[in-house]
Amino acid sequence: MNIASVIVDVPALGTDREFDYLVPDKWIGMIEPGMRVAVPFGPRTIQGFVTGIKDSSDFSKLKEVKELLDLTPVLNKELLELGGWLAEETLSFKISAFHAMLPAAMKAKYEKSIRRVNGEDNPFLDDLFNGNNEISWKDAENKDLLPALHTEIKNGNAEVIYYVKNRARKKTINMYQSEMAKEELNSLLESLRPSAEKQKQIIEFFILHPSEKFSAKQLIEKTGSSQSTINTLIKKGVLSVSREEIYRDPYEHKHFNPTTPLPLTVEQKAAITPILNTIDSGDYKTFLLYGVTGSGKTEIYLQSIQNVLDKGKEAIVLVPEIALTPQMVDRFKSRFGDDVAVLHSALSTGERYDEWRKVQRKEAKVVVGARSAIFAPFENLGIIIIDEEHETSYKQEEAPRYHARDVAIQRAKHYNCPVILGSATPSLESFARAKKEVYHLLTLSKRMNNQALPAVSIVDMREEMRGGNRSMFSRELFEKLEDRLAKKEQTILFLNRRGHSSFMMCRDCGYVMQCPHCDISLTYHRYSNQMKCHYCGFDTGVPEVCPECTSNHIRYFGTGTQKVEEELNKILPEARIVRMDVDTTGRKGAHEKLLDHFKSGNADILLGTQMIAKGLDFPNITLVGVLSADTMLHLPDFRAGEKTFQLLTQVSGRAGRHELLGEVVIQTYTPEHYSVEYAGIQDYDRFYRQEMMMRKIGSYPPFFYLTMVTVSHEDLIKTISTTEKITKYIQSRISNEAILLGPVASPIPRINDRYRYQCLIKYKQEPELKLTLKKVMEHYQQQFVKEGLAISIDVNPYMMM
DNA sequence: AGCACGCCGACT
DNA sequence: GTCGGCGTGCTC
Repeated sequence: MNIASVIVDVPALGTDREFDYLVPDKWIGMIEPGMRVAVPFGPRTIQGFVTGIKDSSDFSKLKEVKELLDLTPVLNKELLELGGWLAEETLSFKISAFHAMLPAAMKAKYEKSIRRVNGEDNPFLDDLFNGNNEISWKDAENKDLLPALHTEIKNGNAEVIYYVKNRARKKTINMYQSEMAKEELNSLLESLRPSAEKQKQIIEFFILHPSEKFSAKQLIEKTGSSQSTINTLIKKGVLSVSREEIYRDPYEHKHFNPTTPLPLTVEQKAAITPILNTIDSGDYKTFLLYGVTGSGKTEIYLQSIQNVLDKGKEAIVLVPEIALTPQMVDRFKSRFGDDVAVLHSALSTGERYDEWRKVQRKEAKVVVGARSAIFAPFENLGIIIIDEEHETSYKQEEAPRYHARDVAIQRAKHYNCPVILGSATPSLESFARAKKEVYHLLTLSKRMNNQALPAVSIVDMREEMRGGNRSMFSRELFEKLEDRLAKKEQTILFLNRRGHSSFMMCRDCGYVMQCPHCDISLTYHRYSNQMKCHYCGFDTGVPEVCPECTSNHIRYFGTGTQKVEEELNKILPEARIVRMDVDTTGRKGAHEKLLDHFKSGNADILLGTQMIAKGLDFPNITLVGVLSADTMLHLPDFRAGEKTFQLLTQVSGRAGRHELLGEVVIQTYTPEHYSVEYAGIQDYDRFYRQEMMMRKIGSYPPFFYLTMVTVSHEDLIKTISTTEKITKYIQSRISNEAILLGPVASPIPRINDRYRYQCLIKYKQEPELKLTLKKVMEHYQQQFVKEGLAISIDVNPYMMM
């Protein structure tokens, strides 16, 4: 057993397979599948994942494993298999799948340097290396020494060394202890000058705590001394220093009040019983927990997890990134304390790595996190919970393009444990599966405090226009805003950012400023006073006159949050407004601060985008206004109606969650659209039936599966012709049941100077499709690298752009 | 993805 | 005659 199969860190078609390496004697028995290694690959050294250990190979000229990068596997057997499955399902490379499963800190960092090998009496080399033995590639490049060094490499006087470095840094701190005996310390005390008060205190402290280790912080706290006193005692040889690894704890300064399980309502009991039974019997089962906002889904999660923990098993809770607010984390930390690890994108690389390691070392039993937390390295999973199941952020939009829900089910099947999908507005796919009894449906139809759902009124903004109101606030919304201000109650104003970003338009000739690299209009950013492209990052100044007709009637259109704020200030000058958008929440912790500010009653109106739609639960909110409900209804996306319904329902649920009754005002230009209408009367079932009909007519999920192939290239003709060829090839290899659309230009036909064409495959059962798509990839492989063609395949896409 | 090997043009 | 352009093919 001295040969290791390795998946190397090269995401390419030709290298997407195992390479075999000899294991040096010193590591035989130590090296295990799931460990990272550094291996020679061609002329360089790169990272790889060991996937297997065997005692023979078909390849005769094996090289040796160069370095062992882990002492314990970072991927257990289950996760290794899951990685293979993931690559297969999403048509991506195994190495990409492995990386997606681990914190970014595990990704290798490569460094090159040039080392001198001989020629001791060579002054030229001395000069070149500046008297050292080695020079980093970067330095050599900066100092323009590469050509000279290249010659020396050829001459055999120097060689290139490849380093594989770990990005992961374990944080360490200094720990102090005294190795002196009690008597020694005592006599030292006597000998000190009386004024050396601080030193004496530390020495006395160590007499009381012999051979114990303390951090500087602890010592300063307990003895009232300072770092300089500690340093003095080190100099004197009284104290010694050692490094000790610590975890970066993002919640270090937070106190969590412990909570105990709450009594459940009749409905909750009925819902949790089948879950607990499944946990007890040790079966796989997926539940769809369909519960209106405020019906107590979280308490069901918490008590199910408690049950799992009591059995010595572990739990994963997924929450959409945007909803991973301190409020949500609090609930889990308060119930399960240090058993909880939190994984989300706001953590630094180091913090994420530490939280991940807590799981790996079995120091945490519950993981609460965003999408990628589905890969938490547990080995005895007892339950997986996906809250807000319908959220599109569970789909990863880069390779591997996986959906966390699919991964959850795959893992749950392996561990024979339940999956709970929770939502007040389930995705059509999930609800359809529940109806077909693929998932087990659990319903919570009542709010916990039996509070009535808020009264919703839908305002037709076209009527307002006809009535002469050209402001962005309808009369009804304005009156209600005034009323809340008078009553000192709070309001949330919700603006859908998509399709609402402000763009520049000339009022005379209708010119709209476009990105020169993408077919999309530029967005006006008031903060930096610039026009920016949201796709490629291009930015430019704001024009004073129209570039087309030189008219100076050029101004920005659309209603950004800033503009709404300005108008609010005009019409309700006394209102205190908190605005939440990318501009005001950019800095770390800003999000939380703004919310606290609002919560504590220091503001009357919370104005914001998507991010305020989720999870907020403040007692004093009695009015929710949606400024325009239909902005995303017109996006080229078959889920537009579903997303609109979900969002409107979601925001409405923010009002009147406690004693005070809530009201919701939805402003729209299309009140007749069923998504708006049914969100208004909060009727999911009718929405579901209507939307299912639309999906059936359009042959969309859940009736059909989708796979999208997108081709991009700098040259339009090349893009079209390649997409055409690919489409024809696919057409020839699918059944008559399948529908093939395309080639057509993508909804955004050009990004970053690359044209984009796509074809969409709709199918019910096409077992050969994966193979066909693989063949497409292989066939165009050479062309891709050679001509800069790019192809992306998205199985079950969520972004149709 | 890198990197080396290899075969054709413009320079000392 | 060489330096160097990037096409081609491989990496255990």
